[in-house]
Amino acid sequence: MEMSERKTKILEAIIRNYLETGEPVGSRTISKCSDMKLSPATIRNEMSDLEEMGYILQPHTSSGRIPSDKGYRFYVDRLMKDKEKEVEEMHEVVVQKADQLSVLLQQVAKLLADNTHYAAMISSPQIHHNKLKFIQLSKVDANSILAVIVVEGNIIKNKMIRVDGELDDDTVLKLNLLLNTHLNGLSLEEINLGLITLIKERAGIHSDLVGSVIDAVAEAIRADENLEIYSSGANNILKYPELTDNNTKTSEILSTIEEKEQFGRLMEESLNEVNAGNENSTGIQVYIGNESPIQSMKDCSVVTATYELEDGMKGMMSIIGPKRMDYEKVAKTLKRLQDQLDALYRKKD
Amino acid sequence: MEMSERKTKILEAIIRNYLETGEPVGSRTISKCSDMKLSPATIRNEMSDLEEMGYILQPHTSSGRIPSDKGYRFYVDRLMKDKEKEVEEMHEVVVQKADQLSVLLQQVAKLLADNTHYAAMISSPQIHHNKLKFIQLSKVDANSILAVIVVEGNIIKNKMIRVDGELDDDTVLKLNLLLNTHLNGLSLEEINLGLITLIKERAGIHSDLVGSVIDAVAEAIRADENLEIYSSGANNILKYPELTDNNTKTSEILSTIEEKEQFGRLMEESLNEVNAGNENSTGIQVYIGNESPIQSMKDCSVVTATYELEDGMKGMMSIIGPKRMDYEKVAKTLKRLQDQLDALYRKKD
DNA sequence: TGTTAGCACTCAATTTATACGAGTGCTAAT
DNA sequence: ATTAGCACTCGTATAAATTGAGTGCTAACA
Repeated sequence: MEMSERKTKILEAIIRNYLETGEPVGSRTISKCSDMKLSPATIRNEMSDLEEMGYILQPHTSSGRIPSDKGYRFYVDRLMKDKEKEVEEMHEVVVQKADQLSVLLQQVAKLLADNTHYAAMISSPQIHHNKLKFIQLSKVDANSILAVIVVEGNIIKNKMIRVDGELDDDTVLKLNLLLNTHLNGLSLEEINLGLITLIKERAGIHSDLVGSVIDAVAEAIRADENLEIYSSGANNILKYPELTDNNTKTSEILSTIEEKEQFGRLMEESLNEVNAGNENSTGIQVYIGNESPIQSMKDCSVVTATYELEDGMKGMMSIIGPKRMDYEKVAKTLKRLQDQLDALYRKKD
Repeated sequence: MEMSERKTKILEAIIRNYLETGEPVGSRTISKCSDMKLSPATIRNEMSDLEEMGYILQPHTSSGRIPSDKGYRFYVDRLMKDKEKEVEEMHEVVVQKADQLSVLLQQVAKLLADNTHYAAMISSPQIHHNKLKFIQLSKVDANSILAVIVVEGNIIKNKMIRVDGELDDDTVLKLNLLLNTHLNGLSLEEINLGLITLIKERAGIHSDLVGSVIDAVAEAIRADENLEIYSSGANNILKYPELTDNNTKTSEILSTIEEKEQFGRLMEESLNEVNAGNENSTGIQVYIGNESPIQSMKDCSVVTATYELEDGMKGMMSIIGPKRMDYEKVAKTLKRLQDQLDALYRKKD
C-alpha cells in the first residue's frame, strides 16, 4: 500500500495533535479539527491503513492512535517544515565569551534547557588537528614546577610537577627554551618517540621532568581526553507522565544524563556523521526512541546539533525529551543558538 | 510532662523501626520487637504521651506513629550512638590527588552518593587568608597575553588578556618582574588602591594590561568567587516514595540540587558555624526538614561535614536524603571520607 | 467506487459498594 | 501501674457496575 496525499494529511494531523496533548487521538477528533471534510468513519478506514503500514499504533483496542517511531520519523523527515511558529523570544543571550569555556558552556546548556523545557547537554568543543602553541614552566616553590600548556584554540592546561632536587631559575629558563624550540607548532602525530628522546637527552639530569611535561602536552592535545560534558534541566524530564509512570525508567534516564559518558559517545558519533559528508544543511540530527544507541533513551528522543567556535572547534549540543517533543521548536532553538555562538565568536575575533 | 527512661526507649524503637521500613509503626510492633515486656496497650498510653509532647505524630487517626522533626532531632542528638554497625566496606578509595581539584571533588561526590545511596554534594575548599604566590605573564600571540596566577594552596587561575599594541618579549619580562616584586605574598586586604596606583604608574603605557591582571588576581584570591559545587546521585532521591508521591516536590528537590547555589549558602553557613567555636567533635551537622534554610528541603534531611586538605583549605560535603535516612551510616561514611582525605594529603605532602 | 450513517462491541478509566485489618482510645478488671 | 477487652476509625484492597471514547464492520447512498 502506498501513501496517498490524504493519508499524509491525516497522519500529520494525528501527530500534531498527539504532540500537543499527549493523549491517543481518535477519528472524531481528526474529523472535526482538520480542514478536510471527512466523516469519522472514513478517517477510521484511513487510520486502519496507516496502522497496517506501521506509522501509528493503538495502545489497546478501542483507544485512539499514537504515532510509532516510524511515524515520528516520517514527520521529522517529511512533514515538519519551518512553519513560522512563534518560538517565544529567547531570553536575550547573555553568553559572553567567558574566560573559562566551561562557564560559557554551562550557560548555554541552561539556556537551552530553559527555553525548550527539556533536558539539555553540551560537549566541549573538539579540535581534531590541534597543535601546541607554547609551553611555560614556572617555579612555584622549592620543589614544584607549574607547567602551563597552551594549545591552538587557546585551550589551557595546568600541570603541577614535583621535582626532587633543587632547581634554579636559570635551569627553568633553559628548559623552557628547550621545550619551546622543539615542540611549538607541532601536532600529536608530529611528536614522535625520536623527538622525545632527543629532548630528554638534551635535558640531561632533568629528563624526568621533561618527560612529565611531554605527557601533559599529550594529554592536552588529545581531544578525547578533553571531552567535557555539561547538562542542565534534567528534571524537566519529570514533567512528562509517559516518562515517569515507572520510577525505574525515570531513574535510568536521569542517571544516564547525570553520568554523561554515554552521551559523550552519542555526540561523538553524531559529530562524525555530520562531518562525514552527508551533511544535511544544519547539522541537526534526531534520534527517535530506539534509533538512539543509548539503551535507556528508548522512550525519549534526542536531538543533537553541532556548533562551531573559532578555529574550527566543533562541539555538540543536544536536547533530551519525550518522543512527543516539539521538534520544530527544539530545532529552531538549536539553530538560533548555533547562530548566536557563531556571531559571538566571529564578531569579537 | 517529662521524658521517662521508658518513653525514651519506646521513642527510639519507633524511630529505628520507621527508619528501616518507612511505614508508620504501631503499638503491637513495638510490644513484640522491643526487649521490654509490655503489652500493646501500655505502649499505646506511652505513645499517646509522646505524641502530646511532639516527638511523634499520626498521619491519620488509627494509623501507627511516625517521628516528627522534633523526634528525629532527639534521635540524632541523644539516641544515635556509634553502635558498631557494619557499614559495608566502602569501595577502596580511588581518590588520587588529581591534577585538577575538580576531578577529585567529583570523584568524592560520586563515592559519597554510591556508598550512601543518597544524593551528595561537595564544595570546593575555601581558603580565608590566602595569599598570592606568583604571577606569570606569557605572550601567546601577537596580541594576547596569558596571565597565570597561582594562589597559596596551589589554586591556579588562567586569564587571557587582549592587548592592542605590539608587545615585545622584553616588555613582558619586565612586567612579570614588576608584578611579582610588588604583589607576591600579599593577601586581598594588603593589595590596596595605593599599591595598585603605584604599580600602574610604573607600568607606564601598559597600565591597562596591569589593571586587568590585578583584577584577575582579586578574582583568584576571593574565596567566594571560587566556590564551586559538585553533585552526584541526585536521582537516588527517586528511590524514596515519600519524596516522589508528588511530582512537583520531586522536581523542586532535584532542581535545587542541580542549581547548587542554595547549597552553596547552606554549606557556607554551616562551615561558619563549625568554625565559630561551638565545635562539636566531628564537624558534622544535621538539618532535619524545616531546620534547613532551604525551603525546598523541607521534606528532606541534609547532613553536612567539613573536610580539610592541606594548608587549612576547608570545604564542605553534604548528603541529601529523606528524613528517615540512615543517619548513623551517613555520619560514618562522612567521617571515613574526612579521614581519607586527610590521610591522602598529609601523607603525600 | 468512494463515502458515510449506524450499530454492536471493546476496554481503560471511573465510580460504587463491600470487606478487611491494622491501629487507636477508653474502660474496667487485675 | 498494667493489661485485657471492645467499640470505633479509617486507609486500603477487591470486586462489581457504569461510563464513554473509540473501534471495526456492514449496508446504504451518491
